Amino acid sequence: MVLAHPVPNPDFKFPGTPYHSAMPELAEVELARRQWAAFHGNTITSVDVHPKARIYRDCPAPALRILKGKTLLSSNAHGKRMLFTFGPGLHLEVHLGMSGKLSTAPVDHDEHKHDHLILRSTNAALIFNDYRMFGRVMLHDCEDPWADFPPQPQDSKFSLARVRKLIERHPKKPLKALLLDQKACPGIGNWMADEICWRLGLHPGISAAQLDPAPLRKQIRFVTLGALKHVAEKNQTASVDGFAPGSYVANVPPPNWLFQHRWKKGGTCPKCKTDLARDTIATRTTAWCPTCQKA
DNA sequence: CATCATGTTATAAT
DNA sequence: CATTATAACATGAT
Repeated sequence: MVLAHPVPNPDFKFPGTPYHSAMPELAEVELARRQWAAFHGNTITSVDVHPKARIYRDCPAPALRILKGKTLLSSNAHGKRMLFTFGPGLHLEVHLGMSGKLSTAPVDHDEHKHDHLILRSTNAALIFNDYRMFGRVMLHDCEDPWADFPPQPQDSKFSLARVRKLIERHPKKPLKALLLDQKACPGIGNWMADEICWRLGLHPGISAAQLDPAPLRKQIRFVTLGALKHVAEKNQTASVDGFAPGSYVANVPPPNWLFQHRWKKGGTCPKCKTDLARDTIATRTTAWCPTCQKA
């Protein structure tokens, strides 16, 4: 296993909380993972927890003190989950919920409001902050707690056969609900689901039975891979104030994505400029173009 | 004051 | 069994 440099280079600047208002779907989760991953190879020297915080509902907070003295070896993401590995049978899983954020700061970082977990290590404080506390943390002591997880939508293993199977298994499910189903499409959330429907030219409420698997798979892959590229890629130009070259800085998809228009008051379709429609579909606020997306 | 928020889960209803 | 609807969770922005 190759570790990242455990000691930051002299130019390293802590990116603080490099988010705008991005709530976490798979790309924002990957960006969050990379904040802590910059400190692979660091050894935890203290574990500060707020035991009453709801993020510990799956795992009593004091249990996390087992991480003291352990080295953060590697990390992974699957869907909206992250896994930080401290040994073959010791992993910390983190889910950001609606408002969770991971960040890093100098080791002497003063606790901010809603910092529920701070892992202080050799060169940095690793911070989990979550004001709504829909997020969660838990410990795993098995070798691979994610062994049985399905393929992620951005993986090549998310095959046409799998997409066809999903459609067959959920024929009456609305398209939007199928995309939001974390067992079917782990990591896709509200904004990517709308983006995929828009690129398919289909109304989010149509039933899965009406879907053509090939274009569905194509757009799922385009949007998830594109989101990772636009949102989670390393910023090489350091054009953002206070950020060192090579740090991971939050970005957004380009203006020809629905993303940039769906929440704006008076937002219009980037293709045809029709006013976007909004309604609740599959329990979530959904934006679509009434001209480009057919029922 | 009321409404809404890019997530998940438990429960009940269909 | 599969699916849908609803409430609940907690805090902040508008």
